[in-house]
Amino acid sequence: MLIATWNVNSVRSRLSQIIDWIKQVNPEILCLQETKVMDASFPVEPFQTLGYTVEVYGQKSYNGVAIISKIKVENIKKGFHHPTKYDENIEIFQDQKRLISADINGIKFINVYVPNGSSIESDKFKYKISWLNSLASFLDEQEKKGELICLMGDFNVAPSSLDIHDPKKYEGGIMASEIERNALNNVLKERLIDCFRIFEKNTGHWSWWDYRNNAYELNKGWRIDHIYISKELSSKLKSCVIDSQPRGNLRPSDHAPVMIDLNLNDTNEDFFEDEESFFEI
DNA sequence: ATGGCAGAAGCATTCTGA
Repeated sequence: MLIATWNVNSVRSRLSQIIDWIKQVNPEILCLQETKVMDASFPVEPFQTLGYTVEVYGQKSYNGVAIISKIKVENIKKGFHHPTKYDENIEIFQDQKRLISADINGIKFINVYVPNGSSIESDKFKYKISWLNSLASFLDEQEKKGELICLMGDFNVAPSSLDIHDPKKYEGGIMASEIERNALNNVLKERLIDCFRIFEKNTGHWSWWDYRNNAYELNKGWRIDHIYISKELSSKLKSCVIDSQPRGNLRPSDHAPVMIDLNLNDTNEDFFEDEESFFEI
């Protein structure tokens, strides 16, 4: 089962590129961020023609997320839902469409577009941290219910200095601060693993390149788009790759798709013989 | 320290992104 995430920076501007990529890669599930379109105007037909169902949660001009799936989708939820815990932050998050979740093949897929945060001193940064704290509460609820999780999207956080092309220049700043990393780690806790780092321990792998300053041509990027899965699913994880090719398109998104292959038929439980050492990374 | 590039809204220019 191929599962992909892609910040497309406008689904309408990028439609032909997305459809071309789907035909080439044929993912079962594709999660989009920054669709930048109201639900009624989302171009669903090209996806339906290829056998997908489309679940959208969008708004005018900004943000917007979607789950596009070939497999039956159930229990669609839009925005934060905390059934047992009242979180005062939920109300301030309702106008920005940044989270959609759905149950597919017995796994809860959570597609997120984490706020950028602008700069560390700004109100937008406070909003980003509050949003991540609310996401942590959301994950706590899912864990209590015993859900298997696949959490993915644009996190706007580089988890470590390995995930930045020039850590000396950017460490401690926006997307690379201790505060953001702590907030992200509080979402993940010990329950979710970064699929990409199962297979690749080195730096030099990016999912986003700034449109400015020829960043893609110079390969000056960041790894800020991630797929996290429950530890219990780790034995079924076969690969995780960033497909940088679409970033080289004419009029590209500034993000590249990230993809995992999850084999739900694999019952091998011995993938992590040495779990302790993995979490020390 | 600042700007640079791109998309949406809407028609000149601003807001937002990261």
